[in-house]
Amino acid sequence: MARRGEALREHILDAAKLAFLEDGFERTSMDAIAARAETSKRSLYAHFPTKDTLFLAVVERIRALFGARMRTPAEYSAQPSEAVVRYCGRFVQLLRWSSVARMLRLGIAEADRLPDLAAGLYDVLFGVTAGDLAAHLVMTSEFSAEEAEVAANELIGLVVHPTLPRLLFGVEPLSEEMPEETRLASDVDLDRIRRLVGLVADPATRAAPRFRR
Amino acid sequence: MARRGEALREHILDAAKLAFLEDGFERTSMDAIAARAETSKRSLYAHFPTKDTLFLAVVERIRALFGARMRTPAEYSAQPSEAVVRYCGRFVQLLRWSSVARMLRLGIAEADRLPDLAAGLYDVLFGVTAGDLAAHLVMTSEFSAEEAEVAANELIGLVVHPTLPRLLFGVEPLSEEMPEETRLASDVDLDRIRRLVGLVADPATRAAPRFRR
DNA sequence: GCGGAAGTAAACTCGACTGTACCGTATACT
DNA sequence: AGTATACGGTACAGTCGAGTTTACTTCCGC
Repeated sequence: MARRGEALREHILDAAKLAFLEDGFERTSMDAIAARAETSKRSLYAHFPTKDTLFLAVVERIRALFGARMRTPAEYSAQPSEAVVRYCGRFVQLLRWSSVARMLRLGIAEADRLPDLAAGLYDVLFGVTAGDLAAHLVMTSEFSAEEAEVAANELIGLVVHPTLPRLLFGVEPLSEEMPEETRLASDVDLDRIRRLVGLVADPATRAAPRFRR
Repeated sequence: MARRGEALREHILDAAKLAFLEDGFERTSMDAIAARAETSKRSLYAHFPTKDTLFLAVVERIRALFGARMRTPAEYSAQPSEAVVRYCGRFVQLLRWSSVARMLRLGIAEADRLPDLAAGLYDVLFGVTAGDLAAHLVMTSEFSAEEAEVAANELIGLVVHPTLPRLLFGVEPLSEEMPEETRLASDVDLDRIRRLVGLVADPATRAAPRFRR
């Protein structure tokens, strides 16, 4: 017997994550998960009372991982505008990561049956990201809270399109490698994002960004 | 016996559409579709050899309906810039329509298993829309083909966010009513879209849109 | 080194699903 | 009217999956 207790539980979660992300909820059987985890179905049900429970635990795990990998804008650069740029770049990088993109597909697929799960995914991705971005804008620019909220959402919309739909519909390939803690990928087009930041930075005058520094 | 031949086939497609959109592909049984269509499973298989075939036919039907409802920018106004605004407004209105939003969920859910279906959905929604918009910009403004392509995608990104994710994740309620042929809904915020058009209309100078008329 | 907790392995229940077969019947065409 | 065809209803074959049960084995604290 290789694993016991918490170690086994984590191992099951790892195997279930791979299985669910690969085949979806309905098409993944508990037998398949047990085989993948090299354990018995009995142990699955010892740790997770139902298939739904296990699924929720898997999604919660990826969700937490996304949150941990995302950080806040200020952690990406001491210069406020560049922090915004890199924060957005990080965001699209994480969206491309197959674990995240496939989790989004799963959440969308089960949005009717598990509304809380889907709403939670939306929140940690777009709600928290837009909120953190808006808070950073309020702190470092002359935007009011309302302007910052609008600008943050407009910027995110600009940055993720058309990448997000392309990822969801499988038109654009997913990135299999797991991003490092705070490393930005080389394939993120920061110059494009700098231009987009310029677009939304000041909707009133459409001048250059009015960052304080 | 109420229906025969083509009439029955259409009736089956209607029932299957409701069933699939409501419960998803996996959770909808052929028995349920037969009951909903008030016909027999025998007739289902007489018209559609497999469940997949029926599903593809249903999605193709909604896809065609979307294309027919979307039209081209020039049909929305004689004034070029206002045509862009109303075209974008129409786009988000159709996205909110439950038949379309739920079809998107289905396509995303089956993106791995039926890549051609998902890619087809992406194309008719975002590919064709961006293409038509870019073509209209080229015809009516001073944008080059490349600038128009970029501007069209940026505008679509601005317009659909955060509505599209909210619809997909069930955070925002779907609209049950079927949009008229070319009527714009009253709940589409055209003033917001006018502002967004201003944002992307001229990335070089960020001046007001340089439409010819 | 012993006893209970935790794990493995396999068969098993029960229900649901796809797709097929059969038969009686209604419809369309001539 | 008569016949081929299409439809409805039901039963069935074959498969598969969630969750349970039983019998056996290994780990770990004491």
